[in-house]
Amino acid sequence: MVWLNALGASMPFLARGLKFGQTRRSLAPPDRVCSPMRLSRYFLPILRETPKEAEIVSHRLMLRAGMIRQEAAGIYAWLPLGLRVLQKVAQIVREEMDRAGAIELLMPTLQLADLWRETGRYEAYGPEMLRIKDRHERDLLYGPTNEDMITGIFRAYVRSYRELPKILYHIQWKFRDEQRPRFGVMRGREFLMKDAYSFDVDEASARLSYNKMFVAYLRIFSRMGLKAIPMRAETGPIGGDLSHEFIILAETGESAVFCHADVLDLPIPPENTDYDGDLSPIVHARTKLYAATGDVHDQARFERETPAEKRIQTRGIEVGQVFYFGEKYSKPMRALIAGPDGVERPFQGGSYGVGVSRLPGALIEASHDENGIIWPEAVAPFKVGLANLKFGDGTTDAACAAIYAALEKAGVDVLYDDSDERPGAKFAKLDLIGLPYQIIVGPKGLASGTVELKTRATGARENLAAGAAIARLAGV
RNA sequence: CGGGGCAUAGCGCAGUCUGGUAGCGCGGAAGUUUUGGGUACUUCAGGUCGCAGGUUCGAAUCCUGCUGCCCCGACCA
Repeated sequence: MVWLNALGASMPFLARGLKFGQTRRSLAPPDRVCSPMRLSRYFLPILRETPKEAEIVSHRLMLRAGMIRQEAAGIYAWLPLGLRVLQKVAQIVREEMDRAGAIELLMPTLQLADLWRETGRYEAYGPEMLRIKDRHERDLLYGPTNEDMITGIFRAYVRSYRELPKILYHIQWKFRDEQRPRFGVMRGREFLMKDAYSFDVDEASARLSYNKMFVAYLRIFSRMGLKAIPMRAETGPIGGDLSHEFIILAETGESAVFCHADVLDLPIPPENTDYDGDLSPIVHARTKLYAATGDVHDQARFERETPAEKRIQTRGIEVGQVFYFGEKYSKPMRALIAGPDGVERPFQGGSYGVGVSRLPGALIEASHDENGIIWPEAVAPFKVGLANLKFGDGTTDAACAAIYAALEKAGVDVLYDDSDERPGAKFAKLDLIGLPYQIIVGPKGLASGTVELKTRATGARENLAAGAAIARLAGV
């Protein structure tokens, strides 16, 4: 870590923006804490017209806002603005996984088929698996998931119950050769996913791990400004009650959902939640009320357990799933753990996924209007857009430059539109890309000593002195 | 994987039926104009008409094959 400290010392701007709760390791993938940008130097290909292939609103807006570009069916390049959002989403997931005690690693995208033959999944998996041969004619595959590989890693090193429990996770690209990719990044073939895997010595312990992930998921989606509801899901051959899909409600969602209205208003576990304590009350409060997706929905039970005025029937988007699968992989792969009694048994496993690259799309489905995207602050690519309504005018240029510098100094991510476009075009563009705040600087306002601060979500505008606007944005 | 459709300039489209020297809007460049919600005008640049065969004096247009993409359904994070 010496080199990292040296780097931090020689590059003070890296450390400057560190806020409470951010560790140095969180600098790892998105190594920016604040990086303001001038539009004239940025790469933001806004589309005025909608490409015809985009049917749903999030796909349309992501293309128009220059966030993504399709390279093939279900395969996208993430352009700078989109990448910022993707990284913010990933970072929230990372922080909450770490908080819950999970350990990050990184497994490769390509896997040897032999691993999958051990569990019988190489044959069982259909054409959705992308199969590749290398120059030695060895069978490889582009991983659609990593249970087999993580089990292989785990069994190579861990033999004793004393090293359990453990939860390992990574955030990596996956590939599933969907018959019909659609909805932009919401159902791509290539997708970025956080998948965690828990290792426990018995079922009781596995349930504790399950609860940790369950609670972490509540926090993850809440931090992104989403109301994600855990819903009962198919548990497969294992049975039991330990599988939930996390669904956000959106009219345009892919699946029908049914739930008790009160699940929407349950409190989110706080940041200082003790993950080693008893989490079952939190989980129980969520799971005792009816909530199910269409495929496991039981109308009679729904009506029995939920008063008519509390019944919600709408549509939703799955953004995560938690699943306990016991010995499904550890048994065939002989990943054995010696218990306190000296007897070796397969570990009890679970897996926990979050659709990272799907979330930007889901977030837009949940938060937009006729003018464009409305980003929740936690995942916004920039916090504020600064519009110079008369670029080239000495007074407005100077005012904008001063505001830009002040925001940068305060650690506020700002995108400065320093183009010479007309005001209307700038307003439309800022509304489209959905930054939470806009500072609008023009000659008229400056004549009376004010700039305009607009809140994207509400449309509220306020005229105030530049210093006051900066203070507002630099505050909480 | 069943059903339907599309492929012409960076994007959105017309032209295909009825074969004859490839067009419109937006966007881009230059300029004039305008200046608080996508300003108006002038000029310019930009296309192997998805690919490969075939028919024909001549193919974006007709025929055959292929590829890519989209929509509905089944399936899925």
